[in-house]
Amino acid sequence: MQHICRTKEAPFLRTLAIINGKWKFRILYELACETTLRYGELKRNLAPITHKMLSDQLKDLAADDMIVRHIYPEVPPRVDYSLSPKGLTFLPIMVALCDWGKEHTAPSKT
Amino acid sequence: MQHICRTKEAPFLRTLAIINGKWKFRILYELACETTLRYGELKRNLAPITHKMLSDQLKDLAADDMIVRHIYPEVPPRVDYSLSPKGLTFLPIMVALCDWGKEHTAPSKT
DNA sequence: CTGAATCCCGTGCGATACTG
DNA sequence: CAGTATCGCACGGGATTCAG
Repeated sequence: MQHICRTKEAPFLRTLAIINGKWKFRILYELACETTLRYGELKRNLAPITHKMLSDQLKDLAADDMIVRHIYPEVPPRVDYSLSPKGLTFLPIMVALCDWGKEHTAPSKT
Repeated sequence: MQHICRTKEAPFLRTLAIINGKWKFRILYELACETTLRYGELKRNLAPITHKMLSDQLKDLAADDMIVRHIYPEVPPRVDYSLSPKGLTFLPIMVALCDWGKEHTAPSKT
C-alpha cells in the first residue's frame, strides 16, 4: 500500500532540480503576485537577498525557462521579469503550497 | 491580473520553512514510496547522503510532525520512519510535483 | 544499528568593484 | 539601473568517533 509509484521518481527529481535552491520558490511567488517586476523591485521585496544570489537564481530560472527576462533598450537599463508559459503551469502547485500552509501550519504569534 | 493573492504569503512562507532543505523532498518521497523505512534503508536509497545530513533532516521533519519515528525496544536498535498524518496530507503536492515533471521536463538521454 | 558530538575542510554566498 | 567578476570568509556539511 505505497502512496506513490517508483516510476515517478525520475520526473520528480527533474522537478526538484529546477525548483531546489533557497530562493527559487520565493522568486516564483513574487512573480505570481505581481505578474511582472523589475530587478530592483524583486530585490527589495526579497530583502535581505543579496545582489549575487538574486541574479544567480534569476539566471537559473530563466535558463530552465520558468521565467522570462524582458530587456528594454533604454538608458538607464531597465529589465523586468515575469513568469513564462512554463512557469505559469507551475502556479497550481504554488497555490497548493499556500493552501497547505494555511491548513496545516500555525500562524506566528502577535 | 495577479495570479496569487498577497494574503497567502505568510502560510506560504511557513510551508517553505518546513520543506526547504536539500533532502526534505527526497526523504518524503522515499517514505511515500515505501510507506515505512528503516534508517539504514533510507540512507542507502538516498546515497550519497551523509549520516549527519540524514539524521539532521529526519530530526527536522519529525520536529515539524511530517514524519513519525518508531523505535523498537530491541538490541541491536531498530528504528523506522513513516509519514505522519500531517505528512500524508502533503502527498497530493508530491504527486503534483511528479506529474509536473513528467509533463514539463525532458527525460535525461540514454 | 541508530544517533549525538566533534573537528575541520570546501565552497556557497556576501561584499566589493567594475562594465555597459 | 542591471549584470558580471573577483576575493575571502563563515558556515554548512563531510568524516570520524563515541554512546546506547
